[in-house]
Amino acid sequence: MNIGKAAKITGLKAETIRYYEQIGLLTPAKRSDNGYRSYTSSDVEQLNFLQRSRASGFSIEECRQLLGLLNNPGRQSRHVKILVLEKAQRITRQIDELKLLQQHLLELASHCQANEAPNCAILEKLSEHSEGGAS
Amino acid sequence: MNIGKAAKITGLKAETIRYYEQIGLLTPAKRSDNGYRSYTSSDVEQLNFLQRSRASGFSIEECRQLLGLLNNPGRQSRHVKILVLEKAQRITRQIDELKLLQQHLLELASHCQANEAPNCAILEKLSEHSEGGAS
DNA sequence: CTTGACCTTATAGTTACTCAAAGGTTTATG
DNA sequence: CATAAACCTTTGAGTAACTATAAGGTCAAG
Repeated sequence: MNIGKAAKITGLKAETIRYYEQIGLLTPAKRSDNGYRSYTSSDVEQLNFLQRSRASGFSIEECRQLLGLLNNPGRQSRHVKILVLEKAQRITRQIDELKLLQQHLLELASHCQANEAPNCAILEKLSEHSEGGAS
Repeated sequence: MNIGKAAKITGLKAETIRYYEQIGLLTPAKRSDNGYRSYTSSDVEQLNFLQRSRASGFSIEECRQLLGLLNNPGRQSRHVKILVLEKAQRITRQIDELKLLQQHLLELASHCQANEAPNCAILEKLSEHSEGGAS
């Protein structure tokens, strides 16, 4: 099948598939006589795997590793689990950072009177001179 | 003062300051006779404001709006608060998405036996044929 | 035989910087 | 005074992961 159909089946865009090929995430698809990329059902499986992995939050480089494991019959499942749990930890950290930011923003907002006057505690906080008391 | 000192004071990198000028986030600094950028203490205040705004999670475009309000004596504080609360909402959404992802990853991982064998529930889930049962 | 839907490549744009190259200036040191 | 270190300048490329555009070739239908 051509790239358009493979795209429709996997939920990826044709451009994205070409991009994955370009960066070496996928082995280049075989070409038909007219030069069109031609995809087998096993190619489509790899594309599906990538679509799901990306949707699961893995970066391209992480997907490269996952794909490496998928295509390595000698893999050990514990290696896969490690990748996933490490990813989960990074996401936990990201969530924690966002929560801090969130608190900070609500803190800022809480002091603003939100009226028609120009004076605003938010702008003041963001402008604040950071003069550490010297001597 | 030169850019290096302004950078040190504000915690921004000199390159970042030049970048902000380049994209029009800052009005171009005045130049000394030798062509070096020269910063006044009021310039430094703007830089500080930007540093704090960025550290508070605002994007460059959001900073542009905040700076616009800061420099507009006719502003209304409620406009500022709206910006901040909308940002907080976007962050809430981001956190929720990450939590979902997190659950999904832990779900995936929970079925993997994590041993020396190659079969892995994670890879299976990510490869899964999405065959809707047709008649 | 032409229209429309495909496909191809190459290039630029997105976000927010960061780094490196190649060169001019200023300050410190001997 | 010479020169080396530490500044400053601009320009362009690199990062992540696409997305969109242009300019063009191919194919199926009417």
